[in-house]
Amino acid sequence: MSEVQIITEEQKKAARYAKAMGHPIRIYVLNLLSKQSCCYSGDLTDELPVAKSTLSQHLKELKEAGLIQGEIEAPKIKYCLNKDNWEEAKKLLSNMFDS
Amino acid sequence: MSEVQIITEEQKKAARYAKAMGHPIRIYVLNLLSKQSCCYSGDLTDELPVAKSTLSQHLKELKEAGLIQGEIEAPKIKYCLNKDNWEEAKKLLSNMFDS
DNA sequence: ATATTTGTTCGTAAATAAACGAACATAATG
DNA sequence: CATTATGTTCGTTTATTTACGAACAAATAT
Repeated sequence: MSEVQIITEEQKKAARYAKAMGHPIRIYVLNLLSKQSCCYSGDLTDELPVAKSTLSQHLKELKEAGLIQGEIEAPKIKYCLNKDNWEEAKKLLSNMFDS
Repeated sequence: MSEVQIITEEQKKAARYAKAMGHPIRIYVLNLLSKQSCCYSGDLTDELPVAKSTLSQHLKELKEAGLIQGEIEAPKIKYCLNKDNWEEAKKLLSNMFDS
């Protein structure tokens, strides 16, 4: 049962986060949330040139990657960063670049 | 001809780099190159559990994203980071995380 | 009770990504 | 010149991503 792990779990995680960040709209959202603590997806729908269903999918991906979290504030949904995972992503991706 | 640019060029670039980093194999390669200045793709083929054609495609993607560059050292090919773009990626992605 | 607001989910289509082996190219070696 | 070593490209298959509108769900407002 001994498996030589060439690619580490950390590298897989880093790739997972990077992948979630690999679209302009998702970068935009993360960028916003890193500056302003939270936002409503309705605001994003107004600003961004995509259908609300498309935006919803992008937000879902960010959620599934663990980078953001949504909180119901009926009838709206308030989104903010998932701080723990955001920190982890920062650490993992920053590590890529130093040295 | 005036276009309101919601998503900036910088955000597009950041997404482009992140996307290129969005696969474990590509993270592995970048990780290696950030530590050891260069490598030969043959070495990677030996280490990594993918067909050489698959690896070749991943390297091509990293090249097309501008993150690495290859130099012929016949009959091998030596790969290293594209330092300028690597710095740019570092800057753009780091910016995401600070503040 | 109906209508409105706000998002998600579904169904679909088109594009891109991921992987493999076979075939090909190129240059060094025998 | 034939062989070997090293990678890329091609053709193919399968899976994932991206995008849209329509339909649906849930809660608030009229």
